[in-house]
Amino acid sequence: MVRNFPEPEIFTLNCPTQQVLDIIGNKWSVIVLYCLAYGSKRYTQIQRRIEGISQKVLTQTLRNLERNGLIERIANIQSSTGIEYSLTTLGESLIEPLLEISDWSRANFEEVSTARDLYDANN
Amino acid sequence: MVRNFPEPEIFTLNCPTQQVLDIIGNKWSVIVLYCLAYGSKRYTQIQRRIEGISQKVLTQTLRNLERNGLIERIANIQSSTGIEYSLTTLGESLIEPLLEISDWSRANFEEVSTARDLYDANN
DNA sequence: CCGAATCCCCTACGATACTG
DNA sequence: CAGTATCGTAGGGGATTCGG
Repeated sequence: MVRNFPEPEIFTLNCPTQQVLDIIGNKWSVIVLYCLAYGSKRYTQIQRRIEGISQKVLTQTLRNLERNGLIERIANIQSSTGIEYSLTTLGESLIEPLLEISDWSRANFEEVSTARDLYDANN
Repeated sequence: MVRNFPEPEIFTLNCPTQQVLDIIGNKWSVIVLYCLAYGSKRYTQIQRRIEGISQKVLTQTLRNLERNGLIERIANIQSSTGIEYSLTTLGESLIEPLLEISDWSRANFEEVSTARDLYDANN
């Protein structure tokens, strides 16, 4: 029991929390958001930065984040090749909560890892 | 640009953050953790509480959370039907960060929703 | 440089039925 | 009560190829 929950609606289908989890609850969305939190970037910069992401999935992920208002796709007018992705104000406001998850992950990864090893050894 | 990142390792494959995201980045894990944050519960209590989850997926989700040390499965000795699930200390420490996501979701859901509607209308 | 278009695989998820 | 077993589908994800 951690604190009082103001929202029992959290267990109802398609409540705000579940919808947001659907947006960021895939393999790459959070990583892409982190990546853009350093500042706006071009497509290939993102791809080079994130190890292991394929072109198709990067495009899908960017579109989905753009669709939900978390990032912006800005075509630079002077240069023909100038397409930049950046966080919106909305997306930026989500970074802080997400960093809490990342902080927790680095702090508690050892414990998770040993729990997993122990479980796998016994089952 | 939100704050300085102490961890560029976040973009490397299977770093702590990505591994944790793999654990909780599915449809029901976070909801189940929320559910147990209210206190320990039996299997059917959880199932009744969470709208739309199937037996199979609930079992899978519980096993996975148990495997990674976030919840505990306790078989009560006196009663044959007494199996309780509860957060471990580790799992409890993850609730607070997760609640930040939930808070954000409720606070910013309107904006996400309208962004999505606007995008869908234009594409 | 920034993708779009295919093809294909695998797994998550769901529905249903059955069990100690 | 607390699951297992089985089947079927949708879509997430990857490799490759092509286009503006």
